[in-house]
Formats: sequence, C-alpha cells, structure tokens
Amino acid sequence: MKEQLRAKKVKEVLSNPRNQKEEVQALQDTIYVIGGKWKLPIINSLCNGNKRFRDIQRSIPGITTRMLSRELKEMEANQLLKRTVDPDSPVMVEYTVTSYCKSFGDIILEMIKWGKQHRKKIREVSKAANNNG
Amino acid sequence: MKEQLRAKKVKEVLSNPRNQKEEVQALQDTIYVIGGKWKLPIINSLCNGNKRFRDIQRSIPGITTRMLSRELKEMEANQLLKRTVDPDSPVMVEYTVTSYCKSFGDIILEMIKWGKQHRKKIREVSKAANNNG
DNA sequence: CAGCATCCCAGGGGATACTG
DNA sequence: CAGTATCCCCTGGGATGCTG
Repeated sequence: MKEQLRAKKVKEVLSNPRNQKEEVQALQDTIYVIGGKWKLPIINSLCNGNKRFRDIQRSIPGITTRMLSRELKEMEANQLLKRTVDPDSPVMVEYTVTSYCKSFGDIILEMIKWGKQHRKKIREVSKAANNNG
Repeated sequence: MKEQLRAKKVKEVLSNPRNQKEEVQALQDTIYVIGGKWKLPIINSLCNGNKRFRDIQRSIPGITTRMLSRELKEMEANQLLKRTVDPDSPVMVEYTVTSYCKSFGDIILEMIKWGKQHRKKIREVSKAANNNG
C-alpha cells in the first residue's frame, strides 16, 4: 500500500497533472485566438512590412478580400493591429501590428521552420520512391 | 560598386521576396497539417505519455469521442502516430507518437508559452480595470 | 474500454459582383 | 484603392446513444 502511494507520488512529480491541465488550457487558448487559416499569415505579412490592403492580400496566396476584410476587422477589435486612415486621402489606409501582436513571432517562426522541413522531407521521400521504383 | 552590391545583398537578406513567398507557403503548409481545434492538443497529450483512448480524451477538455476517434484515425494515416492493439485483449489499444510527430514539439511549446502569457495579461488587465473603476 | 452511427448545425470560407 | 454585399457550400464539430 505504502509502496503504491510512493509510486503514485513519483509519477505525479514526473508529470504533474496540474501543470498539464494548465498547459493544455494554454494551448487551447492559443489555438482559439489564432485559429483558422488566415490570422497567422496576416500577422506574418504585417510583420514583413506590408501595410496596405492590396499588399497584404497579394502576399497571402488564396485569401479573398472578404476574408481579409473580416479578419482585419476582428483583429483590430482584439487589439492585434491598428488601422490608420490618411485624412488627406481617405483611400489611404494603413495597417500596422501592435506590440502585442508581435508576441506571436516565435510561434510563426517555429511554424515556418516546420513547414520548410516538411517540404524537404516530402521531396526526399518522393525522390527515394523514384529511386526504388 | 562593391559597396552597392553588399548593400543590396543585405537588403535581400532582410526582406527577400523569394524568401517571403517561401515562408508564407511554409506557414500555410503547417497550418494545413495541424489546423483545427484538436490535432495539437492530441499530439501534446500523447507526448505527455497518454496512450489510451480514455486517457487522451480525459486530458483534453471538451473533445468528444467522435472527434478524437476521427483525428486519431487521420493522424495514423498521416504517420503521425502508431496504433497498437494488444493481441491478448483486443480492448487494449495504445497510441504512441512517431518521431515525426515530435517535430511539432517546438510549436506546441511556443503556443503553450503564449497562452500562459495571454492569461497573465488578461488577469492584469481586468485587475487594472477594477482599480480604475 | 474503445469506438462507430446518426442527427444536426453554425459559421468558416469561396466566388462573384458591386461601391465610395 | 479599400473594401461591402450576396449567395452558397461544405465540413468541422457538438450531442447523444449504441456496440463488441
């Protein structure tokens, strides 16, 4: 009985359920905030210096004006970016990331890294398949 | 001339359109692979040592058997995990991550980090609101 | 325990056309 | 240029109940 209690304790220290609950929560929160196909690519585009609607759109393959418009609005509401209209020419709008938005930098970087490695792997696999076939 | 070449080189490194196209692609690829609410939490759970269906389910708040079942199947097809059935008792199934799956580790870590900071920030903001109100 | 079957729905997302 | 407005579809996802 004592033995079993000890074993249980050790296991808890090795992988504390509390910590894990907290971490799953954190993970799910993040997924909730940046979920969907477009938010991260948009943030990435803004961080790359794109400020104008068209520029952002052109920099993200596949996005439509509708989705871009929607996401920008939502992200502005969530303080992830700032929208500025040039008072002189109302058709001059600029989007810039807030500092808060930059906190996604590391996530984006890791995801880019993964995507590149993934492509590399895919290429290698198909090459190997060709050699074997 | 040499100077200009060097300057150009630097600028290219800083924001090479080619690189950016490649990076957006990589980013979108990654989002495609791990998109949705559940894949990353599942991977996380497996990496935390959960192997049984019920355990995985219990470790992920909100997931239903239906979704878990579906995602596990899909991820098995995509070589992200291995499913093992104990021949002695067919109701003993174990899921384990492949090494490939572990390559998501850094992404998950970054996302957990972000989620924790996010909660902290939310708490601070609401606290400040209380003080001001 | 490990899951499949069924029913159901919101909303994410696409295509296209139009406006100030 | 910077969006809105429609229309429409699909599917991710929820709820619930059932089986080997």
